Amino acid sequence: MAVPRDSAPAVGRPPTILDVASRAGVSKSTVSNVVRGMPGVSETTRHRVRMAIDQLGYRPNVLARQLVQQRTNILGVVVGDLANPFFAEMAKSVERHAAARGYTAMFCNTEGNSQSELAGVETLLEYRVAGIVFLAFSGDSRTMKERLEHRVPVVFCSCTADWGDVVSVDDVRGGKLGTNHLIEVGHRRIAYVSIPELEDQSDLARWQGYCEALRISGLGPPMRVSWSPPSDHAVVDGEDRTLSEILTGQDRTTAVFASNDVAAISVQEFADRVGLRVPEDLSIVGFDDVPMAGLARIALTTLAQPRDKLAKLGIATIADRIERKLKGPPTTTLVEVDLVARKSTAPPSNPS
Amino acid sequence: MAVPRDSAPAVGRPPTILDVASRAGVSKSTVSNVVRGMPGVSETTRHRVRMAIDQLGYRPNVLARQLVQQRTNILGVVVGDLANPFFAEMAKSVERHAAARGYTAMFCNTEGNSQSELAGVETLLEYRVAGIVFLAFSGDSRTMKERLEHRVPVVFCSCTADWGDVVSVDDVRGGKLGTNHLIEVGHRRIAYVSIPELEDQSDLARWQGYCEALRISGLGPPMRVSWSPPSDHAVVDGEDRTLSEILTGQDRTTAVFASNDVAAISVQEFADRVGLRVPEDLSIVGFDDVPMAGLARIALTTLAQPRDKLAKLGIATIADRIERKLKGPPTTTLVEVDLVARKSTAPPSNPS
DNA sequence: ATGAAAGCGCTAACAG
DNA sequence: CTGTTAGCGCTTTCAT
Repeated sequence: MAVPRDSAPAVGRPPTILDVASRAGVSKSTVSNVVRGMPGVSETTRHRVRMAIDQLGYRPNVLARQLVQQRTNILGVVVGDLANPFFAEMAKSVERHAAARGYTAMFCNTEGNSQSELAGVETLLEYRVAGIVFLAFSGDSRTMKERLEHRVPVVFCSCTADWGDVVSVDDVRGGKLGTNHLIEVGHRRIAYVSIPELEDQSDLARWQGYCEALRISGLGPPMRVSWSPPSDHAVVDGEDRTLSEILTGQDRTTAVFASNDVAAISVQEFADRVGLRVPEDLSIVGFDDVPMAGLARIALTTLAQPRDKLAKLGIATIADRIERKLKGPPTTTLVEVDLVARKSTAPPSNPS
Repeated sequence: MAVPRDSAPAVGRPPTILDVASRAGVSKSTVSNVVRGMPGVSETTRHRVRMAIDQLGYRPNVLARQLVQQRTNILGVVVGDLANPFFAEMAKSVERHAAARGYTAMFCNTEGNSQSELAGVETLLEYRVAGIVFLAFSGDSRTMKERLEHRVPVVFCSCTADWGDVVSVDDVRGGKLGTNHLIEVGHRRIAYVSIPELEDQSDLARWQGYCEALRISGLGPPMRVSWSPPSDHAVVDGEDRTLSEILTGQDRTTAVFASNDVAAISVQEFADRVGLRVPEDLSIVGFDDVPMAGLARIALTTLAQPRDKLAKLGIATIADRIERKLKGPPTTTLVEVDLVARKSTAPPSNPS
């Protein structure tokens, strides 16, 4: 038995296809054929190769494979903020569905910052990812579009843009549903509050839905407050205000529609700290229905997004696009968004 | 009729170094030198190459680069469960610190299942990752060790094993601290509860600390309950029991040390649903100090792990190992773990 | 049924 | 200073 030179894998470079070939006494093409399960290899040879493979602990070098194939199985995933449970769940689902379709996910957390969003995408591009999944898209749409359009398939999943496939809920509708719920239980002064981390297209669409619902019900001017938790500081229509004053002052708003659950829970926390009772003194509705929202102690009324469905459809869409099963102009797939009424909303105690 | 836009993949392949070279009228080595910022390229040439690069939108193909360099800048990150806020935060920190040291993170979520843990690691190996960061290690230590030891640098970050560098808190100490806190406020019957998702080495170490604290204080036999939320079902010492009975029956336990915050919050939720008051009827301490634990409505007493510090040291360790700045046998770096007393713990209402 | 050979896009000597 | 050359590990015709 000729012992190959590199038979001790204890240390050093991983075995290559050549190591396997020489150990099995065949050519590397044959090894390649076995590895890829191609037909036309005799049973005996196939077996010998298999032996060599696991004696050496050989694994094909994906980089080399993908270099020659001129395409990778890597899917870039742009996540807004992993610390936001909604994104964390989405990331998890996306990874699972990607794996199920043979893709490896490469995440890139953007800290909600369009600077690092761009940088992250550049990195993904350098890895020649087969496609990019945006789970949040806050950045400069122009630059990003220029950089990506017609270069690599892109899907916006639970976010949106007009230059790629999108799979998301109807945020405008969600905004209306939430606002209407508040109106129906009796609120007249309802504020829309967003926090710095999320002021993207989805946020805008939700805000639109909110405005429309207000208008249809003939309710006063919409009010958009950009709040920076945990401080008291907020800005309304470019004007500095404090959240406390908004929630307790003259003509106080009795209800808040937050742009997402994290914001909603922050508002709730704020209320708890300043002694405002929820829902007696303040009703809150969020967006996303993160797991936490369902806890008895939080009991947040919110708009549920079907996370797993979004992820599944998102991956299906981009995979089809990559594999050319889907051609033509960008598609839009909307999935349902449902109001989940819990305990953070109730009629106002002293209706205006 | 609008002209249909085509979002299909790039019309042409991405430009290669050769495209740049010919456009700039130089050789590809020169382009390479410019791209890598090597000295010894005249200002004029450098400029011409730069022009060509951004006219073409050229980005080096990392796969090709890493293939020839025989090493990647990819760091594999094995995450237990991204839906657990502790891991989500860690993942985020790890990614940031990795990027700061020039590495790209490739995550792999294991669903707490050692089957997919192994599969995930195989994938990472196929990508020839420069190193692997375990944020959780629940799998079959034997197989994993055999597969990885001496093949690729490994760091266990906020988890542990004896065959790689580890950066973590002293879980045994944490277990003691938490248990002692409970004992000090007056509890005598304290249970340790873990949920299926986390029964790894860290869990074991925390359990040990718990046992030791109990022993030192001369308190009754330790009690390990494996609970499957949200059901009532639990198993104690291989015996089927119900959580309600454990918390309300004869000789009920008045306090619970949960293996982590997610478990602790689940216990709290369970208590809320069955009408047990926390902390009056039941004290709870968790482990990790996830952001949620600090909410006024949760107010969980817990053991804080310095997440960012763990991530930073973890990355520093593996990067040093990869770059051969660190040699020799595996190192262990322990960082502080602190008790954060909040409102989920108090003296028992009717001491036994 | 198997092997030989030509690259994939890039880096890294080594020449000129 | 710039170009030439030889691969990295693999897939993929095309011969044998």
